[in-house]
Amino acid sequence: MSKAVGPLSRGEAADKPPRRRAATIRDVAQAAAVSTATVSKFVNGGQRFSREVEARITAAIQQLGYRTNPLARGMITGRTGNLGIVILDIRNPHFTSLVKGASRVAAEAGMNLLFADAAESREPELALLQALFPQVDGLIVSARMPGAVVDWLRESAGKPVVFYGGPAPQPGLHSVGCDNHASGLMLGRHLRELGHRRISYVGFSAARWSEDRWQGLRDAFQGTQASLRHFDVPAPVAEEGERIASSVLLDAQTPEAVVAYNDLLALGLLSEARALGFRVPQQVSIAGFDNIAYGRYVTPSLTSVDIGSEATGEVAARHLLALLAGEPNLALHETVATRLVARDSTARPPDPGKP
Amino acid sequence: MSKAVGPLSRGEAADKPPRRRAATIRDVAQAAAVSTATVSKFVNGGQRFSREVEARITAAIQQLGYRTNPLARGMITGRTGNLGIVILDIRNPHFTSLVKGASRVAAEAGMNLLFADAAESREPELALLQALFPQVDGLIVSARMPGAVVDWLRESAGKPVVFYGGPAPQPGLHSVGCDNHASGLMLGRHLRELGHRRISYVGFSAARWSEDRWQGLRDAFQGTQASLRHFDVPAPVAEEGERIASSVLLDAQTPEAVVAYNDLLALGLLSEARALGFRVPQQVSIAGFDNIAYGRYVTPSLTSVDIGSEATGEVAARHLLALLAGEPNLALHETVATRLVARDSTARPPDPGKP
DNA sequence: TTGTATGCGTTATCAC
DNA sequence: GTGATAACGCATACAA
Repeated sequence: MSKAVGPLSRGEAADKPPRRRAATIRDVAQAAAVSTATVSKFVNGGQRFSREVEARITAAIQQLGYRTNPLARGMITGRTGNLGIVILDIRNPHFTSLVKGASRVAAEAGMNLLFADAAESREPELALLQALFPQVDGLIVSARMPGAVVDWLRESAGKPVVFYGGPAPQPGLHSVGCDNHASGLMLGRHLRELGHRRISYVGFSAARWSEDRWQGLRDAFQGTQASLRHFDVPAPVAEEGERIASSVLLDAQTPEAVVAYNDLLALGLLSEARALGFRVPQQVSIAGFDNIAYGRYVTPSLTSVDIGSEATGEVAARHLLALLAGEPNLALHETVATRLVARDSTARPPDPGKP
Repeated sequence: MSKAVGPLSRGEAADKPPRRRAATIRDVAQAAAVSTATVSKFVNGGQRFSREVEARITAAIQQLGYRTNPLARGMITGRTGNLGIVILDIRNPHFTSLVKGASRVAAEAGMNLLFADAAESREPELALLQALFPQVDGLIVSARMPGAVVDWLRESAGKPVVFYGGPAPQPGLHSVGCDNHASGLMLGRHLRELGHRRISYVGFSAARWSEDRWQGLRDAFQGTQASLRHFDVPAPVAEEGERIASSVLLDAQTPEAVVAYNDLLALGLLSEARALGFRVPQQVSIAGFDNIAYGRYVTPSLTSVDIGSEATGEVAARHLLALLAGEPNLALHETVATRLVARDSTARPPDPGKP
């Protein structure tokens, strides 16, 4: 009836701030001449109403610009409408894609994404998580989290968690990731078919599945005379690739091919290899994992295994939503497809050797 | 006293789920034999207590593992403890850095970051924002948002908003960004000093400040015989750079230097230029803006203007925090420093021309 | 189909 | 210093 939008209490006549406070369910109820319970049921759907009531409520909501307050709703339902995701390093395009995938699924489901970057942090991971926790309905976190964090997570029960990257850090937990052994095998076979015999792997042992990739790589050369060597870096970033390049390339065993735990390392290795005067791929082949977008734009373009970063984020989010919905038969682990992307940084070795 | 951690009500004896619900402020109050009001004041600091009460409360909180429920608090205080950030394309390293900067500041301030990627979306931007809105205390959004979104934002008053990227879309709004004209000027002078005369700019007119960079570029060549041409792409991504490369390079006026609105475009241009047989930088120089990390790893390495992406995120978040704190004398616009990063993709043109 | 009453966990106001 | 108590905005038994 009245044109005024806000409630009439609270000194409506005051002339200072004409700023109306947001309309509440009570305002709608009053305007529509029904009870708040009715409005609530209407808003949350799942029930039928008389045409008249429906029309009045719709009009009132429309007119008042009413939007339910998620905090108040959350207090009752225990749901926040948010999904949490904690990333190890947003600078890494692999994680960026992961976030993108999760973000899309969350948005489609009408949920928000609470984001945390564990970057650089030593211990604060737990603090980060604890801050996120009460504000989300479920979490997507790296399977590479410290044990203490995982313990806390499973004890602060009630909220589902999906781990990404590799198998869950402890049995009985949900996870999404690719088959890392198979990925390593895939890349190893590619190199083997090219005729490589001396392979060096630059791993990142802080990620458990670096070992799986390494094993896959070795298995690809089983029964051959190939010699494989293992290096390790403290962080899976381009700078470390650059730093370790000389050790790898000027090693006692000059490698015909260098495989890196991920593309960032590979990018650094590639760059430094060329700076050191190595011709890639003529003298040495270089490859990585993740298939980040920039692999296409370096010279030579980077051979990589696409481990479905964005799909991982999508599947993880979907899995989490299913968990939230109480889906009954949910596999503990979902595997994302991988695919070899052979580009120019891998080729036949200089001296093919004899079969 | 008792070892049991949870509250005793609610069928503690039931044997199904030993899962205790989270301790509330009432549990703490009871355990410490004080009122909830006292606990609340204690938790929120700012008042003195008797040694004994303090000890009892501390012990109770510790023992019960009490953490205040941000939703319940939010209902009263109107604050959520979250900052919202909406990004145009998380795939772009520029935005990634921005998020990183904002994320760090938010974490330091004990706040969470609610993240939304407007990627690809046509209109849903408004919907995204509306979903985020009630869950945050303030927002960091692109100055490139559609007018309707900006209007909505300023009408749904009460929550501070900081725009990033360039000047605020409407007067009176807060913003953080670099001086785009100066950045263009900086890069232009670099090219001028190298002796370039024929420049092509690949702009992205959907971003208002693409024009500023272009103007800066032109101003750098004021009073010279240089000829500048302007192209435009529908999206600031590498693929568009590749797509438009032939038009730019095989134009009636063969450019000595190509400047792109951002590094992604530059990367695409660089890659395609070489594919077309152009030698960079011998035949044509290429440069961009943003100084994304991958510029270092392409060949030749990319000259760019560092526009302080991460700093922008930091400053924006800090500015928002200040707004939230009701800081009195806050400038409407904060400028982030820029810096030319000259690398190998720019060099003297093939035929220097005479002064 | 609709309404009544209660409580979610917290902070703020005002007493004591 | 400390305590009662009334909100905050909403959803949900249960009653009608």
